[in-house]
Amino acid sequence: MKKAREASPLLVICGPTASGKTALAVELARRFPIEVVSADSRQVYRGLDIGTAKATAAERRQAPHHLLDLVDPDEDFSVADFASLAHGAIADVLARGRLPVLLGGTGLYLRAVTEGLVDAPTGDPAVRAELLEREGREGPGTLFRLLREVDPPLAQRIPPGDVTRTVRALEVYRLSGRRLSDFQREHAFAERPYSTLKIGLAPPREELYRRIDRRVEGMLEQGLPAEVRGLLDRGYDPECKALRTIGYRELIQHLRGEISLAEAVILIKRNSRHYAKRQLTWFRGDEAIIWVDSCGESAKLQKLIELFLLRTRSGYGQDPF
RNA sequence: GGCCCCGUCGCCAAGUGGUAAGGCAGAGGUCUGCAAAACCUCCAUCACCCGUUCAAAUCGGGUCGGGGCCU
Repeated sequence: MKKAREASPLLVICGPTASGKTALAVELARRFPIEVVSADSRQVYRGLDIGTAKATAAERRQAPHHLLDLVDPDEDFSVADFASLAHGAIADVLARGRLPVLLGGTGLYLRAVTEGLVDAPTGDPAVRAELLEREGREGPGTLFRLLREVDPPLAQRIPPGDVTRTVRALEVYRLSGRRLSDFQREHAFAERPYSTLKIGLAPPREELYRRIDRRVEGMLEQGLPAEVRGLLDRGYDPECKALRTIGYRELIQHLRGEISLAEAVILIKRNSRHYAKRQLTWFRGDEAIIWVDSCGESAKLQKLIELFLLRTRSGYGQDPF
């Protein structure tokens, strides 16, 4: 049983924002019986459609998508939630005799599914708030100093200014009595639940940036400002995580009258470029990724996927491919 | 033709004799439960030439470039 699960095939497609992932999925769906399991930390929010470039209804008809619209914008959602839902979705797709394609740009989400996650306690908003309050009260650096006492190995690996990670480490310690660095050492992303073929989509930088600009213009034409206004009208806190998404936070600034629409657009484009760059940095570190420029290389991809299917099928005769 | 002002990294910009702040853009990177987040690193000898000086982006002269005013 365990063995079969380990060998279950999973096609992974990653790439920076606007690199053409959805288009590629649709293209592949014409040749293979695939279903997409989205790995996107913003497309999980209901109501954030235009700004997160969710696959359209037409696209979803051609290639079924899972794990979109999971929670409301003000609900908590974490990598761990995502990973467990993803495993379920992947199992369902396999049970239907189809090939699951984990598709997305959120590096951590992808990794959590393909390599697992430490089994440290879930984040606790109350603990976080308390820690941050202390940092505010006793001054910057307080928490990091604490971390140096509690978990020296981790304190060595993260910069003193990284409050987010410092808080998480202290939170884990408080909740479990164990160091996060110990959890991590034991885990070391060593799980391999699937047999994967990883494809990375990366157009040349210049072209990618052009595509980003064009996509942002497109979002505006499709009515992103109205979508944002609608979310605010429904009472969502402009500070909530979902609304701090690129495209939303800038437009919120504009709606508040802090910046002009033109300025907002410039900011959205710029922040998207920065984001794309970070994604690229993340993916570059994964040696297993086979890189392609665009959908134009779908012939090459097709070959790769065929080989992949043959290989995984022969591993144990159960798969229906 | 005359007089005056200006010329610091792709952009904005500090620095007026002591050996080039900062911001933005750009590039590289980190990443184990907020990840479209958070964080880190890199990135100029000051238009050019001559001179004064122990020392010049800072002073003097000239050249080039930009702007203003006058005739």
